[in-house]
Amino acid sequence: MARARTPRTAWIEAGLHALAAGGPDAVRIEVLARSLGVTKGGFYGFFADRYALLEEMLDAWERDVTDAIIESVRAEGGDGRDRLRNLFRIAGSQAGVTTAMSTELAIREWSRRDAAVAHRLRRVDRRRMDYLRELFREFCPDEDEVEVRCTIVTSVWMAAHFIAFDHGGRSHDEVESMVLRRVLE
Amino acid sequence: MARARTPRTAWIEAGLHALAAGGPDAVRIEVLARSLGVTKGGFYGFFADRYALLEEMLDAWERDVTDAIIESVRAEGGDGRDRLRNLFRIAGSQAGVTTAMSTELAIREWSRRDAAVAHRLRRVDRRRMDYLRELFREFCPDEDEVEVRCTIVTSVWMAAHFIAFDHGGRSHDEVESMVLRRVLE
DNA sequence: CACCTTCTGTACGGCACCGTATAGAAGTAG
DNA sequence: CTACTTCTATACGGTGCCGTACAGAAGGTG
Repeated sequence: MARARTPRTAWIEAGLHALAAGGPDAVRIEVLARSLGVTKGGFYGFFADRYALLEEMLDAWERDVTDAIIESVRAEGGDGRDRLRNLFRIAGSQAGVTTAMSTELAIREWSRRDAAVAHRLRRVDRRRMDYLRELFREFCPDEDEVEVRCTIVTSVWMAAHFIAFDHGGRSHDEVESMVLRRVLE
Repeated sequence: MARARTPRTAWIEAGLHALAAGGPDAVRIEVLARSLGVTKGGFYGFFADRYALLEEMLDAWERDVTDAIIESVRAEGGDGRDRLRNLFRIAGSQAGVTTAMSTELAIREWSRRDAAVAHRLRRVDRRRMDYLRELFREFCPDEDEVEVRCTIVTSVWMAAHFIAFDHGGRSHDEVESMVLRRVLE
């Protein structure tokens, strides 16, 4: 039984990479093959067609982003405020030039044009907001206040990747931590 | 002198429409031609190639979004808080299913992959933030506070179009107005 | 009306990618 | 080593779009 030289997962990984770099339209099988140093020969042994690959890419991504972060925050322990700080730190570190973030932004944009993708994304967002609410509730008794704070931190975090903020003298990190300080009061 | 049956502006408009619906990769000349009920015959009389069209689409968009809103807010008058409220109302009304918003989101995503587009967008963002700061300063003396509020409202407004917020019992509009009420204090 | 300009339809060659078919390389098991 | 499975390279026909070329329709102008 000859092991796959270019296994299923390699195609998915390459696909997510291409997605992050150029959106769903950039996920071309012959291009992925070239980037993997092979031809598309083996591809159709794993996947029925291009759409099957896209589907599995999304499966893989969804698994990764819903469980990974929440688990690693849970692992570090601490009370609500501590875990929120850890969450922002972890989410913030991803925020750099990471492929993870690029992938997510590409998927968000994609979801505006594809109902199935939108559906997955809604699931991911709900999962994250639920977790965030759980943490804010630990020290914030008013439900409206919890909702406002969840919305603010989620929005500011997200928007940082879509808006080229120019805060004059300040860095965006500075402004962001002023915002966070306020919602952790 | 026969007037253009499908003038320059029609191609640009169709292009922006396609961009909003499917991203820059969806701006295909033959497809635009079909949607305009003509063939691409006339296109190359106006534009050197596909990239020339993309460039002019961005020119048109940039002019529209930087001046239009600011001008219409200025026209309604009022003090800082009034004009902010008007601004949010106008920006909010665009936020529906309008093509304007879709176009903007598509351009934002595009800018992540194209330096020239990113440059334009930075200009637009700076322009908007500057105007926002100007309004907040009218009733908010602390510069840090101005910056935090600008960042929050810009982020919450932007993020609403990328995140499928599910606030449990509340609508997103409700939560958004709670946020706004807070920053207008 | 005839003229001239401006735009449009059509046809062409070229390119990139899709999905299929198939023969053969490469690894594994006996 | 042989047989077997699994993957890969190659070749093919098909599709959609690009940009060019050119003849001719459409509509003002004199």
